[in-house]
Amino acid sequence: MTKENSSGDSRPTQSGTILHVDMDAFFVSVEQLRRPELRGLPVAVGGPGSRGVVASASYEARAYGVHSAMPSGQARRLCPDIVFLPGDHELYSEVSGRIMDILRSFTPLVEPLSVDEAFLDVSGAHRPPVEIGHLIRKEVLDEEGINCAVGVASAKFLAKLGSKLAKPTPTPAGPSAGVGVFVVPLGEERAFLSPRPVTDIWGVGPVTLAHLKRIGIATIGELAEFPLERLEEVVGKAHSKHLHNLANAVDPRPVIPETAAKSMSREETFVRDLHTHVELGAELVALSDSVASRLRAAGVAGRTVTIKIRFGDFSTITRSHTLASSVDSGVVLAREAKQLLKTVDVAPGVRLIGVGVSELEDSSQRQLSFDDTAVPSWHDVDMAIDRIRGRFGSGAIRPGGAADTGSRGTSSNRPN
DNA sequence: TCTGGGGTCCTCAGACGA
DNA sequence: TCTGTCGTCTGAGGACCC
Repeated sequence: MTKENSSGDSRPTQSGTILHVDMDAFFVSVEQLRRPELRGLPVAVGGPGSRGVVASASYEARAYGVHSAMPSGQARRLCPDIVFLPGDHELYSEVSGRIMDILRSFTPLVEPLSVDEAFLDVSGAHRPPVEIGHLIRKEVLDEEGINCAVGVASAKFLAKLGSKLAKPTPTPAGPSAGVGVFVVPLGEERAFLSPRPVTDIWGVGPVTLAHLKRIGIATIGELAEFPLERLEEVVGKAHSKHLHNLANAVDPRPVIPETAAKSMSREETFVRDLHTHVELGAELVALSDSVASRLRAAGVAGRTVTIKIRFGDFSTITRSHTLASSVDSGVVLAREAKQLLKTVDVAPGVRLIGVGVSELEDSSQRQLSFDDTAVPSWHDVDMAIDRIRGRFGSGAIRPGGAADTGSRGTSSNRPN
């Protein structure tokens, strides 16, 4: 097993050609760049309200046990001095876009996985993959002031694990520097994986972990040796095959640059539970308008409309309907969403509502529906709304009947 | 204490047509 | 004409990821 440190002084090793690049505490790092006085402090980006969670935590905060997805209240109890920031996702997207451009200067084969991480296939590059890893770290730091970790391996899953191992470790005295670039050498993949916990496998969450524990599997090595037929009985056919392959270091998935989105959605958690169709309908209008606006900006329209409802006891249901033709209009989307809402008893109290659209297609290919035949059509109206928002900002015009109940505002992803 | 938001993929059940 | 089977589509829900 070979680790490379950031000074690049390790012995040369034969490595794979997949790189996984992962930004360190990305949202917090971006915030610390524009507010340098926050450097070295326990900082979290997320919803500070009673129903908020942490989206990103600085290494100083992590030393107290704070981590992403943790309820904000719990984070405050663990670390009373923590500085909570609401988050500015427009800015994070901008920075992310520039970082992705840096990555594309090394290879066109860049597959963004989220705003703060990406896979690269550098099989066609002239430089060795490890050297590219170091150059990427230097360039992202020099150009954007953000630290990142790089994993180098023969497969995606291994490269991702590598970048995780290259990251800094939080300690009470501040983050202890990681190796920066971690290499899983060719031919040593199985030996590398074998002693590691099954939770290191992509796709093993709390439920699958409990299933595996029950049959006595704790390490990846034990999973790799376990008969596939028996594994199928425990976690299902497709999932077991996937896990078994990964445990045996079999991961032929290629790096695919820029895959098209398959669905788009928006959801909202309320400060207090809502109990009436009227209030929830108004929320659906606002969410539908937002989703439709994003659909049009992306030049797509979708056929299947889904609403998601989470009740006060956290139980969650979805209701969906597939239309004859695809939609990208906020008005039409809201109408369908409200129809679906009618089928649900909301009296017990709803803490979250969401609207999503799937079965997306290029909107230039979409068939005209009954709504398009009116003069002016909803499509004409939507295009006019987009033009007004483009000139005067997203708040310049809002759909009639949209919610302004003061019930919302816990979202950690909501830019302020 | 109490659990966000935006996604993807999989499974299962029921309906329906060949 | 009736029945059974198979494949496909749709809807609902679960698990997982960042």
